[in-house]
Formats: sequence, structure tokens, C-alpha cells
Amino acid sequence: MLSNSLAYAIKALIYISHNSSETERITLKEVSDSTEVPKPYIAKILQDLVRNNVLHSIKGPNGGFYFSEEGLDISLLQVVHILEGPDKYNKCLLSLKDCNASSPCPLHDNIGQVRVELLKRLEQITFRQLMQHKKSVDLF
Amino acid sequence: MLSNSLAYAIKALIYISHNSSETERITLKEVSDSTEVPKPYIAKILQDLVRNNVLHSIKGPNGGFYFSEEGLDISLLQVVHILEGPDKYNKCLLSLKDCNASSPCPLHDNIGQVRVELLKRLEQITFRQLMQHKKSVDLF
DNA sequence: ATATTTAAAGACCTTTTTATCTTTTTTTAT
DNA sequence: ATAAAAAAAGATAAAAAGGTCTTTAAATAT
Repeated sequence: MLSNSLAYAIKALIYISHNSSETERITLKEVSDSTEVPKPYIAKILQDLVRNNVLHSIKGPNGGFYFSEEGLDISLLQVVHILEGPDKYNKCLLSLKDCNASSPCPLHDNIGQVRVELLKRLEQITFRQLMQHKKSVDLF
Repeated sequence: MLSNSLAYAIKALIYISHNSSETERITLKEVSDSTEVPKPYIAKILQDLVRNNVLHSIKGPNGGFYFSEEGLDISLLQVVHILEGPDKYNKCLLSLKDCNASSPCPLHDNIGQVRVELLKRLEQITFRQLMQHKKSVDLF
């Protein structure tokens, strides 16, 4: 239901949210080791998130990735938009061009409700919330 | 949210459900023309559905695809299982092995509910229902 | 200044999904 | 029997997703 890359990103971000601050950065190696996502692959994903200001990073000794205070309030939906584009959960389930509330496709009212609910929840969930989840501490 | 192939399959099946019977078969060409799915691609999908008894087909002149009476009661979930395998909407959103109600991952209770609702609806919807949808007549 | 540590960038490879083309098999009408 | 109509099967190609490797750039400690 969620892509591989998105699930990896969420795991990595939860890990970083727990362990980082502006002064305590997490290295790529640590993220890769703890989340068990291949290093070059998670690197690509994190680079993308840094470019889009979800995370910050600093190079060199004692460098690494960290969440700023504001970053923690980024929603899952924003991460989806960055990694998969804005259309991922936002188009007609049958890819019809003229599907809408007044002229709905046969799935629009039924499965479409689920899609809308998914969007709503993705928008509500932030990393500040996720990091408070009890399991997220020993996820890794 | 749904794969390309699955959306194609659903469109084709809705079309066939409207226009076929054991004596009136729909040719591949007609399906391809009406749904605007490339012929060889929709052929592959329909073959798969025939092998799995969702549809029936007959070769030769006046041949084609048709839904049997029982076929119309096949659920969308069964089609998902055939085309995408049983795990598609059935595993932990973060792909954790030990994610369950008593030890849920951080998405389990929230996004997981949406997943369960999706499964429930996919299971309830049959082609007999979909063919009664008003738009499904002039979908194509 | 230099060496070391670390992320960034870019080239490359593999697998899966999407799509096309060609040949074969089956059925029917003549 | 033969020709035509149609699906089945299989081989191939293109694009996207997933994954790896190497080089470059930046920061820090010495």
C-alpha cells in the first residue's frame, strides 16, 4: 500500500527524530545500520528530504542528519509529496479524467472514501506524534 | 493507490459485465477499443483472469470473453489476489515482521485502519454491483 | 595546511511493471 | 477440407522502481 521507499523514509525519519538534535547528528551509517535499509539507498532518500527541508544535514566530522524543531511538525503527506509526487493518492482510482463528485466513477463513492480518509490521516500525522509512539523506541 | 493493471482490469471487467452473456461474447478488440487499454496488454490481463475463472473465453469466430452468472459475484479483492498476489494490502505498512494488534508499529492503529477498511470494501464489491452503477454504462 | 570524516552527486546495475509484437492453437463457417 | 476469426502463448522492449558503487565537496580536528 505504501511504496518501499516511503516505508524506508518513515522508518529512517522516526529513528532520526528520536536520536537527533541540532547538536547531536546521526550519521548515514547509523541510520542504515538501525533501519536495515541499504546505505546508498537510504542516502538517496535522505538527500531528497534534505533538499526539501524536511531534514538538515552537516558534512564532515561530527556531521550527519538532524531534525530541527520545525521539521518535527512536517506531516507524512508532505513526505509523500516529496518522494512520490502530489498525484500518488490524489487521482481517480480508474484514472478517468472527468471523475468527480457530480460525475463519479463506479469506485469514487466507495473506495474513494477510503482514499480521502487516507489523505486526511497522512496530513494529520507528524513526526512529533510518531516519535511519541511507544513502539517507535524499540522499532530498531 | 491501485496499480495500472488493476485499474485496467476493473474497467475491462465492467465493460464485459455490461455487454456479455454466455451467447454474446466480447472480442479482445472491442474491449481494447472501448477501454482504451492497449490490446496486447489487456489481453495478458484477461488471459490471467480466464485462467483463474473470473471470466470465460471461447476462441474462433463469434468467440470472445464473457462473464458467467457466478462470475459476476466475484469480488474486487479476488481480482486483486489474482493480479497482485495476496500480500498487496495485507502486510505491515512499514514491513515489520512482528507488527500486530498487541505490538503495533507506529502506523498500525492509524493508517492501518484505512488499510483494513480498504480490504473490507474490496471484499464487498462485486461486478454485479458495479455494473448497476449509473456511470458504468457510459464509462467508455 | 593537512588528513579525516562525513554527506552530496552522479553513474551504473537489477528487477518489476508496463507495453508490444509474433506465432500458435482453437473454433467456426463455408 | 479449408479459410477466417479469434484467443493463447511466448518472446521482446521500454520505463520505473529499487539498489549499488565511485567520485566530489564540505567541515572539522589536528
